[in-house]
Amino acid sequence: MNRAEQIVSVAHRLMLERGYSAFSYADIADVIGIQKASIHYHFPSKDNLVQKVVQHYRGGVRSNLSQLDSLTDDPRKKLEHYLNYWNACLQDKAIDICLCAQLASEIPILPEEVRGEVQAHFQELTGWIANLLREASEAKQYERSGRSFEEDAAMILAAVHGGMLAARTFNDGTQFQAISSQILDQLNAARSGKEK
Amino acid sequence: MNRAEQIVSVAHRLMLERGYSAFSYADIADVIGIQKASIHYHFPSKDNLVQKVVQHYRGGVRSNLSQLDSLTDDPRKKLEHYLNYWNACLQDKAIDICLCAQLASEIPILPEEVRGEVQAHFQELTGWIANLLREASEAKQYERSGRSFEEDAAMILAAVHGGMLAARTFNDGTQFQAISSQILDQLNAARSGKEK
DNA sequence: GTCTATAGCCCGATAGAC
DNA sequence: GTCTATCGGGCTATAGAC
Repeated sequence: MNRAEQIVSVAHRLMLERGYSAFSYADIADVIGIQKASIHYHFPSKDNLVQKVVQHYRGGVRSNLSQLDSLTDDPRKKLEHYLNYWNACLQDKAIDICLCAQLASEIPILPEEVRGEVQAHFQELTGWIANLLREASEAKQYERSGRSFEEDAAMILAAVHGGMLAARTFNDGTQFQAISSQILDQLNAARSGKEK
Repeated sequence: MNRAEQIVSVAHRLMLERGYSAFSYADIADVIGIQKASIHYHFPSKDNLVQKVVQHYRGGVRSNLSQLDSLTDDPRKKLEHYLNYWNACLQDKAIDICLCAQLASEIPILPEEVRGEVQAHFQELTGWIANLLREASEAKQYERSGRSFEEDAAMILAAVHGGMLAARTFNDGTQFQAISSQILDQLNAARSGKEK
């Protein structure tokens, strides 16, 4: 991992803990053991750094989701893996939530490029879940509500984000676990065992 | 409204917009048209001020909820009123969310007294919703899941908080509306029209 | 109660040596 | 690439006049 990647990684962690406005170049420098000015060499401005951090995060999520799509055809299993990923993150110290959920609470003061990334992430994730619900509906694993798949997906994503906040508020990952199991229960198990 | 109340009110608004760490005494002073030092006379420290703001907010919520409890016996109507309150807040500029939901994202850096207030608020609200579900269950307006009322209530609260975040992220109150109507649909209408 | 003035600290960012 | 040094500014908070 080169210096730039290291900075992005530390910045990500600090942003989760303190938010966009309350983490500083000095914080990063202290963790890595370099000077503030060295960070400016790699990332000229804070806005620039934060944008890169979010883009890096989104890239990771995207690759995880597509890996997950290729892992199984069972929509319920996909959702389960997705939720279990966050369950694992929130297990120990319940601080490792979705970076975009974290940044969303600072939306009004985010630099515009970052705001756009957060919005795009939410839309992308909602789309992935909506697609999953569509598959589940076709496989008779999910009974359609009177609403669009997108609206049902938005509800699930809201519960996930609210659950993350709750888990972190009480520093207790089981709060997210309770919510994720309720979400999962909305999908029935597949009838045949033909998933990989 | 005296000066102290005015300061609390402005601080509340600024905290919703910028969060705990990114709003300042100078911001408040500019809005009201006084000097920073004058605020320190009323609230010696920022921690003190923020605590008072959250306590004032919680008092308002508590009185609203008890007023709501006395308004009707229909649990579904209670939930509807609660959700409509926030729908109205998020209608225009979708910035006016729950203060504690906002502060929750900064939990790790909040002064300890404030963190306690946020936690207590979540518990109080979960309890109110759980009680509402219990009433609905007794009135056959709500089919019990395999879980406790508290767990179901936590799920609802998570969806509410996540919905607020989503609405603010896209500056679009209808995102919250879609979620609140899904929440409300979990309760059936009362059979007789005996609510006040 | 509100003011001016200021202490002491942290911030993002830049210049220039090495 | 990383350093030292520094600029200009914002922050919380306090002292003391009015």
